[in-house]
Amino acid sequence: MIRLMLADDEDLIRGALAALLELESDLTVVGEARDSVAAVAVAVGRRPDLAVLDLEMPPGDGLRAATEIRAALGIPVVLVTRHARPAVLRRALAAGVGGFVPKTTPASRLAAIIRTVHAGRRYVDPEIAASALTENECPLTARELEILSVVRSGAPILDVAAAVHLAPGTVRNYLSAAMAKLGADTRHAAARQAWEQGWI
Amino acid sequence: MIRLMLADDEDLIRGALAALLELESDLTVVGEARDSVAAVAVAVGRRPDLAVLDLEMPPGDGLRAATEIRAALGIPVVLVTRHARPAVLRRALAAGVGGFVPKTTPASRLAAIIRTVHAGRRYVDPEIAASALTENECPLTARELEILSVVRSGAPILDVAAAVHLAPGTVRNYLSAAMAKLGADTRHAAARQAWEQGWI
DNA sequence: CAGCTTCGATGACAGATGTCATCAATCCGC
DNA sequence: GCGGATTGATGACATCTGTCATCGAAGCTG
Repeated sequence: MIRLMLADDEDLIRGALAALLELESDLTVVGEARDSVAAVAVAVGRRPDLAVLDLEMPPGDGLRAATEIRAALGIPVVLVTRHARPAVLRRALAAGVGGFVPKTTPASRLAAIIRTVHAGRRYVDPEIAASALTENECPLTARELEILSVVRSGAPILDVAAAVHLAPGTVRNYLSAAMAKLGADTRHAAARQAWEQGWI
Repeated sequence: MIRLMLADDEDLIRGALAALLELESDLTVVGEARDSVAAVAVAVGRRPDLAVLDLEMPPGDGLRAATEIRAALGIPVVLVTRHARPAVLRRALAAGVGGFVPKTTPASRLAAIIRTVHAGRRYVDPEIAASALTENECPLTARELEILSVVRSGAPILDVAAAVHLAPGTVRNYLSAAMAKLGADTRHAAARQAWEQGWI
C-alpha cells in the first residue's frame, strides 16, 4: 500500500484527484493540503510514502515545497502542472522531483505514474521532455529576469525601479537588452515570453 | 440515475471528476469532451440529463457551449470555473445556467449540487453571489470592452487598431476614456481590471 | 428642419518608453 | 599592479502613449 499526500489549492480538484487515486487498491491518501506551506507541514506530520503536488500553488510555488519535502523526508515527489514549461521541468528534475505530469495527461495514467515514481524510477511527460531538450538556453541575465518578473505584474517602469532598488534609466537599459535578446517589441511581450519559457 | 456529461480541456481533471462522480450511486458519466465544440456534439449525441462544463475551455468559452446545449436539449447545466468573476456569474444566470461552482468548492459538495440542479433548482456559490450583488455596473461601452479585450493580449496600439478596424488615434481615445473610468494608469492595468470583473 | 447626441477621426502637447553612446566603480584574472 | 569584464548610472534622441480640444458625418428626436 502506497501512502500518498495531495496538495492543490483548488479543493474541487484535490478532492477529485483523491477520489481517483483511492479507486486503486494499492493507493491511499493520508493527507491533503491547500497551499505550499501547509503541504510541508502535512508531509512532516503524516509521513506519506510519496507526495503529489500542484506546481501552481500559492504562496511561492510547489517547487519550493517539493524541495523542502524532499529535504525533510527524502520521499519521492510527483509534480502536477497546468502550464508545461520546459525550463520548469529542468529545475524540477534538478530538485530531485521524480515525476512531472501536465494536467493534459489522461487520468487513467496517473496511478501508474505514481507507482513508477514510488519504485524509484522517474516519469517525465514525453512532450515536455522533447521541448526541454530542444529548447535554447535562457539568454537573460539574473538582473534581467528579476526585472522581467516584476514587469509581468503590469507595473510601470518607475515602480519596477523602486521594487528592484535601481534607477529608472538602469531598468530601461536592462529591459532594452532583454527585449533585444528576445526579439520583443515591448517589455510586456518580453516578460510574457520569458514566463512562457519558464525562465521567470 | 442521473446521466451526466463532463467537459474540461484538462484530461487529468476531467478524469478525476468522473471518478469522483461515479462514486455516487445515483450518478453516472455517459459522455466526455475536451473542448467546447466537442461538448455540444457529445451532448447532442449522448443526450445526458445534465452537463457539467468548465467555463475556461477553448475555443471560445464554456458559456457559449452551455447556451448551445441548453438551446439544443433544454437540459440543466452546471458551470465549473477557476476564476469566480461576478459579471460572468451574471451572464451565466442570464443564459439559464443552473449551477455556478468555483473550483474552490469542496469536492464533497459537488454531487449534492448536481442533484439540486437536476431537480430544477439553482445553486450559486454564496461568495460570488455576494460580490455579484454588491458590484457596481460596468461603466464601459461595447467599443471600450472590445478594445480592452485585444489589449489584454499584449498587442501594441497599432496592432489593436488593425484588429478592430479603427484609426490608432481613435483607439487611444477609447483607451483614454476607459482608463479614466477605471482609474487605471495604463491600458494594461485597465484591461486587467476589466478582466478581473468579468467584463471581458 | 434645427438641435442634440454618438461615433470615428485628427492634431497638438506632455510625459513615458525604447535605443544608444558613454562613464565611473568594482571585481576578477593574471 | 594592469587589462578586461560586469554592474549601475547618465544624457540625448526618437518614438510611443495618454490627454485634450476639436471636427465632420450620421442618427435620432422634437
